[in-house]
Amino acid sequence: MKKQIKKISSQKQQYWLVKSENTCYSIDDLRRDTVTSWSGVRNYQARNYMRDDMRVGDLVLFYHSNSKPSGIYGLAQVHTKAHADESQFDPKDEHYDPKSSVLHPIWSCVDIAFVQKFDIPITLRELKHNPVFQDMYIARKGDRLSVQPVAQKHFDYILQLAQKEIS
DNA sequence: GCCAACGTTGGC
DNA sequence: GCCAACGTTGGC
Repeated sequence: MKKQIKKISSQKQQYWLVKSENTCYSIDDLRRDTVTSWSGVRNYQARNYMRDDMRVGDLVLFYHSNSKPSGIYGLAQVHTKAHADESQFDPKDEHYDPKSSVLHPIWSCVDIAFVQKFDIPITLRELKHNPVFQDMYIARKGDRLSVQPVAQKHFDYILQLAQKEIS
């Protein structure tokens, strides 16, 4: 069942893409959990996007990397503004950061909510093949950023493709 | 499993 | 501040 997308009328809609290895955390995991903290990101640029630019209500493409096939598997939505990533404080966590402290946290994350899983993923191969996506980060060589902004034209086109594949 | 591309670290 | 060494990401 498709969930209601929150409407925040006073602000301009923004779009993002987040990556996850499906063996680590997949769109199905998000559907099961409904909401999750996007913790464990240890890249400053990705952190800055979450901490400084993401707003509640922004829409998020959910990308599976290192997957068969790699591609966009569904849609999520920013559910909270950024807060401290709890995993940085836990010595037993694989994302523990000894340089960080509760008083001076280094890493931030937002919570994201499940919206929809696409019936058929939009593969990286497809994105690279279509000239519409030529200047989209994810379709470019050497892109390693796990949280990245998405232009409205790309977002709209991707949703169109997803709808087409559903019908 | 390979390796290109990239980010981070630390010596100087 | 430079840059070599190293670690990680992620396509293939």
